Amino acid sequence: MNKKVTMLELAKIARVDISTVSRALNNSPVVKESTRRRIQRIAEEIGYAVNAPASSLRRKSARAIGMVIPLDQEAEQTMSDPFYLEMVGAVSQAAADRDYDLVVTVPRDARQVAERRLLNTGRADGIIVIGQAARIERLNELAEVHSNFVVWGGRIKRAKYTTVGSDNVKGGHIATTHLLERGAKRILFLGDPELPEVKLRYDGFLKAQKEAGISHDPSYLLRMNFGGRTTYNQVLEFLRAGNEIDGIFASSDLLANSAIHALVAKGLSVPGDVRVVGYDNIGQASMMTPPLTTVSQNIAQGGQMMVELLLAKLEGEKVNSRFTKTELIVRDSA
Amino acid sequence: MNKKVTMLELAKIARVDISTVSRALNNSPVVKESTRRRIQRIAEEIGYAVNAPASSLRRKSARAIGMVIPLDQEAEQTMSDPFYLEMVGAVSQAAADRDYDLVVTVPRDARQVAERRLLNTGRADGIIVIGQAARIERLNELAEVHSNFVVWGGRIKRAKYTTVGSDNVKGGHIATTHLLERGAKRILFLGDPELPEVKLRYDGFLKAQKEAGISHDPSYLLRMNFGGRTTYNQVLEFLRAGNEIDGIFASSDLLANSAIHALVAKGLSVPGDVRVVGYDNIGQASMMTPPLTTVSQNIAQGGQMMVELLLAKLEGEKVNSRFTKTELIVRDSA
DNA sequence: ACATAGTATACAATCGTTTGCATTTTGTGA
DNA sequence: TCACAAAATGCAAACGATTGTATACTATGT
Repeated sequence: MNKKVTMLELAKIARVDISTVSRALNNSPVVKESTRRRIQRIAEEIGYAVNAPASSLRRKSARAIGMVIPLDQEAEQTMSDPFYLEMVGAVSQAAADRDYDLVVTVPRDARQVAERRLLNTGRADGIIVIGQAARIERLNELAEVHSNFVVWGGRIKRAKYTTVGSDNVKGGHIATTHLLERGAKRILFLGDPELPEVKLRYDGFLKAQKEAGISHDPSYLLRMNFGGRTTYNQVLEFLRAGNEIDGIFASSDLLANSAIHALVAKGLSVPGDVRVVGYDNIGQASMMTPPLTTVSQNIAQGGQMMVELLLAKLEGEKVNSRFTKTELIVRDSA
Repeated sequence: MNKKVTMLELAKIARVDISTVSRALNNSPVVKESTRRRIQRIAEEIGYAVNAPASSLRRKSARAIGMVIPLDQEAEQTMSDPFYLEMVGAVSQAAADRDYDLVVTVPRDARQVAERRLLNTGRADGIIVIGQAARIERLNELAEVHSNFVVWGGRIKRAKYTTVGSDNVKGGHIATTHLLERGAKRILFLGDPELPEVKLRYDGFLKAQKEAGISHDPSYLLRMNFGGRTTYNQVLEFLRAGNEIDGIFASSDLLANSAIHALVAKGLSVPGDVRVVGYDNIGQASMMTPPLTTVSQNIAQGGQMMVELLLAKLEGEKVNSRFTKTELIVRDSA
């Protein structure tokens, strides 16, 4: 069933040396145009495909990039955030465009040898890590040994590696400004500032209010992570406790969605009584009820950037961390 | 920065032949217990990791399985279905448990050489394809040449390959029965029966009603794919046209969610006025408002099954298609 | 002390490409 | 027609592991 054609056989058929075949298939300029075409045609006919492991071994490059998606403890919940899948899609495409394969790893426990393993075994030439969360120190350690990796996340001063992510401070700022401009005065912040990215968004949130001369009541912060029922209940409880709000800035669309449900359940209208802004611009955002105003991280662009930067690093270039286009997507909810 | 340790160096340090090192690291029973431990300790110390391409070349096995996630035209929308990511997670874990890496490909256009490429280049030993949709014929062609792949999806008679998926007919049946038992009489079906899986669910839907002696009005079927605004509008329009319903069976949770929003917008209560059942049991389902009653496909189990079956095939075993546990998860919405 | 059966290790070939260098072929000008 | 440069192809040595077979050790019984 599974017959293997080798380059040698192809060479025999084409009546040339195997080395010529290799060069022809790799579009080396030294082989005559006509020979190359002939060889490629034959390859096509007999369904030959270069053996990846052999090629990788000789080239010392797997032509593959690794992608590590840490989902830590709350795995099950985080998992359902569409953000991750969109990222996988974006990176996969960007890699494919450059003829690289993508090796995906979802480390089960935090043992966290994943990155090292991928690199040390030569299975991947470089890797992309999604999210830094509480792993900054570990990533810093990794950076001491390997430079060929790029991390998705907010730019933290003490991080010694290359990151790509939205400009979180700006994101928090434009979201908040948007709410303020529409008259919001008592804005609730949803999210856990323990997470680096959320912290930065919170900073932007505070900054915008300060600029507007509004003093933020620190109790208007609900610490939460994943959205869903818990968030729903927390928000509802907050409202029932008699707290008055006219705006919500949620650090993720999932949180925003749950919050909106809570508002509606309390009999408040969105955006009539309370304006809401989320973060991420996940596919679903435009289709919520009402459509969600949110800060776009431009995941597609982020995926591409990461692949670009990573490949540049592999070529030995020095590269800097970058921000993706961070903009407010205005919809009906605010 | 990037120093490469080879097995030969490790052998020198341990003062044994490279072949002994190889056997020791592979836990071959012929090397003396003490030697093995010594070698493994040294390997650990100097941070040695077996070179994957070299190993793959010699073994003629990449110890990697490919995963193809076709997102066809509507890519952007499908992408946001958490179902896919959960599947990636499940498969990744199952593969990792068996020491296999996972190479993920999201083919951009439907050119669809992805499966062949992965197999022919030897980058993956076998592959897992998510969803068959309109690709049944192509997969059948592939099956003529390669047997080592497994497909996630409904069991179609004319498919010549191994599939794993929920028992879609049963799923549609139990969902519908549940609605009927709670008094629903006029049930709306949401989904596109052009898709094999949806067709099967629809079959189960019809069967349950027939058994209950209810004749189904074929106009109570809204053909749609991805949920979101479009679904919302379609359902709303359907209601405004004066159609009376007391139940909805949506062929995916995303559709169910949008439908619920439409019901609420129309002033109907869920599950008071209309009971709703979805399909997939995505992570979000339990956190919707109200929590969604849905048919669980048990994705984790599915991922494991696919990996198991695939590896069995690689060993030359004959394997049969299987169903994952298909059960109704009852929540507040119905 | 010696033959013998295990047991443990070493030798060497091999997996399928790529690539530096040597060699052949082709084309050009006199 | 010949010399010579340039263009095209061939040769052979890697890349880093695995594994069948040969060899060297150990221990045992006599």
